[in-house]
Amino acid sequence: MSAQDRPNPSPWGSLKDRASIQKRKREAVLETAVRHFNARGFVATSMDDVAAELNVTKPTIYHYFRNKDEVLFACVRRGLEALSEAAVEASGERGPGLWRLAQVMRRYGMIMTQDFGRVVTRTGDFELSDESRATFRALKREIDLTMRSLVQEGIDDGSIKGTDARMITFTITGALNWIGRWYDPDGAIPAKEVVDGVVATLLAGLEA
Amino acid sequence: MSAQDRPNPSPWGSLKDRASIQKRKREAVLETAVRHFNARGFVATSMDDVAAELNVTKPTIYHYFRNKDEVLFACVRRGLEALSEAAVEASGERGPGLWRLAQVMRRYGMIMTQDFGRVVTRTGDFELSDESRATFRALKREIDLTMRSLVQEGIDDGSIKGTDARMITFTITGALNWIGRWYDPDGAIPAKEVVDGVVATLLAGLEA
DNA sequence: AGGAAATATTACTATAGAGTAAGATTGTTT
DNA sequence: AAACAATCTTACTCTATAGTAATATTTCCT
Repeated sequence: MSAQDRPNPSPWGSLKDRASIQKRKREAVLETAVRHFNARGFVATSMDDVAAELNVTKPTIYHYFRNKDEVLFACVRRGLEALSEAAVEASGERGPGLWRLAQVMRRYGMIMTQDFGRVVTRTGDFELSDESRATFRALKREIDLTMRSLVQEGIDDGSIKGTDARMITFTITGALNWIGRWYDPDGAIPAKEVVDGVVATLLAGLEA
Repeated sequence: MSAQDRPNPSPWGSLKDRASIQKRKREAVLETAVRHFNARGFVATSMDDVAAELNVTKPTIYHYFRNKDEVLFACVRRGLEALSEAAVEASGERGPGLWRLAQVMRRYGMIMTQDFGRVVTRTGDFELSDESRATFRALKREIDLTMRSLVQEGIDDGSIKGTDARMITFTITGALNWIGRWYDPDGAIPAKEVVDGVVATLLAGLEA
């Protein structure tokens, strides 16, 4: 337990503590909610369910979130941000396109085996409100375009074979996204094994 | 217009006609429903919506279907049956494993660009009732196993490179299933182009 | 201690939409 | 024509649950 985790007896720190406690509670809601969404689906999960597991009542959750859509969107956004980070970081590195793409694929795939990654592909955009859906799609598109330009760079520098960067990207993201649909975190196969297997299969077709 | 399509004035045929009219109406419900499910999602589609488009009232639909779940499941089953047919047929043909697998992939992909194929991947299993979901999963698993053994045969006869038939199959079905999520039938790219692109990318990594 | 701010609860409203009961309408058979 | 079966409508019930109003409790600060 670090100093940050202990309640601060000094009045100076108290304000900050309260804020961090609030953050942790929001966090706890998201972590509980995302597991329910993944296990039973968004519609079948009631706010009462989530509240009950947190040992509070429903209005408490509404103290931290405007509505159910905001909870789902916060979950989805977190997943998308992780994916985006993976894509953007590896894009900025040095090395042949294929190598950088492989980095992204592995990180992307691993995220898809985790709660906030899974929720991105397990709940369709339909469950979101109109505005959330618009933002969701914009974020997804951004990730897709980052990956597509990475593929294009690989084609240009000769490390990736093929011509149609768009179709190659759809194939890759499709196979990776689908992991979130079928992978069972409580199952027998370790996440790394799954991701390595899928990535290896995809890479086999990309090596020039 | 063939003789079968014309209303039969003979009393002998009338019973059969009535049955076929009933079938056509059931059909019409499914075709309308599946489009709504794909466009707005299962939950956001009300039975009133579907009925309205067919120029009837809700109870009329309940004359043909027990409940909403039965409508969705009928749609999904139709998609799964098409996929299963594609997989089983090509498995029975002659030729190297890779060649037969390529046949399946192309047919599978095309189905994914059509209404009843899309609904399979666009609506999760969560929307289904417990029993329907069980059947749904069983059917899906069957298709998956058919494809996996096809991959295995290809590995065995040396036409497919790689070792882990299970991961290879998940990669393939993942990329193909995802077509149902992003492909827009009203968009600019023709279905065939999409499918050929994805299949070509996948095949590139499979050729021994 | 006493007041203010934040956090939580109890008890409720409001609504959408699945599904149904009862009966009207249409068509078919004899 | 009369009985019958199938089809469809009007008018409803019923339930689940998102979201809220009012109020109580806890925590913090001076």
